[in-house]
Amino acid sequence: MSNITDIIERYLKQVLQSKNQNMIEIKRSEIADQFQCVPSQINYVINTRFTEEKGYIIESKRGGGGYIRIIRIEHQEQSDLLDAIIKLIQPTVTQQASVDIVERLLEKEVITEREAKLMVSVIDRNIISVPLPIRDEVRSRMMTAMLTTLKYTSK
Amino acid sequence: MSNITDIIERYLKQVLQSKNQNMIEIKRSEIADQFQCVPSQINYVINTRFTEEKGYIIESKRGGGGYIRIIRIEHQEQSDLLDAIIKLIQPTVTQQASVDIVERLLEKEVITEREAKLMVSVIDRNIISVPLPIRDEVRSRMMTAMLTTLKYTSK
DNA sequence: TATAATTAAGTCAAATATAGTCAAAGTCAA
DNA sequence: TTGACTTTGACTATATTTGACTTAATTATA
Repeated sequence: MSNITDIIERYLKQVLQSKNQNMIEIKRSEIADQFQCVPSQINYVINTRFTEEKGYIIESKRGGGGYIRIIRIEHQEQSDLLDAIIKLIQPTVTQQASVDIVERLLEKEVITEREAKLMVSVIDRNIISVPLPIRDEVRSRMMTAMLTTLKYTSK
Repeated sequence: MSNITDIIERYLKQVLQSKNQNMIEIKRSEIADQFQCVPSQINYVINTRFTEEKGYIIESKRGGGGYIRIIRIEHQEQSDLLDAIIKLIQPTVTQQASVDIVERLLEKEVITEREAKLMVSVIDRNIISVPLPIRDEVRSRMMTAMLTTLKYTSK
C-alpha cells in the first residue's frame, strides 16, 4: 500500500476533507514535484481513483494558469434507475424509445416538465440529422450524457 | 487563477458593475501600464472574455483620443435574448461558444443550474462525435431546438 | 489644404506554460 | 509466470504571453 498512486490519492482526499469543502484545485506539475513523479502520474491517479462512479467530477484547463479541479459529488436518489436505463440504451437508441424513457422519468418526477421538453427536443431525428445507423449511436451518447448528468445533479 | 488575463477580466467586470452601467471606455495602453503587460494582452482579454456569446459588444477608435469601449448587451424580454442568441448560432456553433451562451443564460436566470448542466453535457464534441464541420452544424440545430423550447416553456 | 509626424489600437505568429493521451516497461501477488 | 496494476516518458493539445509589424485617426507644419 505504499505505491505512489495510493499515496497521492490519500493526500488529495485528505486535503479535500481538511478543507471541509467539496472541491480542490491543484496544479498538476506542483503535485508531481511534491511527490517526485512524472506529471502524467497525476492523470493516472485521477483516472483510477477519482472517477464519476466513485463520486467525483474532474474539470481542468491547460495553458498559462492551468489547473485540475476535483469536485466531490453525491449521487441522487434515483441513480440506480438511471444506471439501468443507461445500460439499456447502449450502444444505440431510437427516438421513440428515448421519448418513452423521458416520459417515464417525468412520471417518476426524476425530471421536471421543462427538462423533459428540453431532452425530447434535442434528440429529435431532424435535429441530429445524420444518416442511420450513426444517428441512433449519436442519440445513445446524447441520452447517456444527459442521464449521467442527472445522476449527480440535484433539482 | 493567477494569470494576468483572468485578473484583467475580473478588474474590467468589476469596473462595469461598480459604475452601475452597461458601458465602460478604457485606454488600452493605460490598462497595460496598470497591469504591467504588453498592450496586445488587452486585445487577448477582450477577444476571449468579452465576446458576443458572453453578451458584450466592443467598439474602438485608433489614433489620438483613441479608446476601447466595452458594452454589455441588455435585452428587454427573455424572448428577445433567446431570439438574438438563436440568430447568432446559425448555421454553425462551436462548443466553446455554446458553453458561453449557456453560462450567460444561467447568469440571467433564464435556466436553472440543472438545465445548464444538461445542455452543456449534450453539446460536447465527444458526445456528438461526428467529424467537423458537420459537428458544428449538428450542434447549431441542437442548441436552436433547446433554445426554442425554452422560449415557449415557462419555468 | 496637403503632407508629415504623432498617437493610438489591431493583427499575427512565435515563445511559453500547462494539461492530456497512449503505449511500453516495470512490479507484484496469486 | 501470468495478468492486473503502476510507472514513465515521448508526443499531442490547448491557453496565455510577448513583441514586431500594420493600420487608422488626429495634430502639426509647409
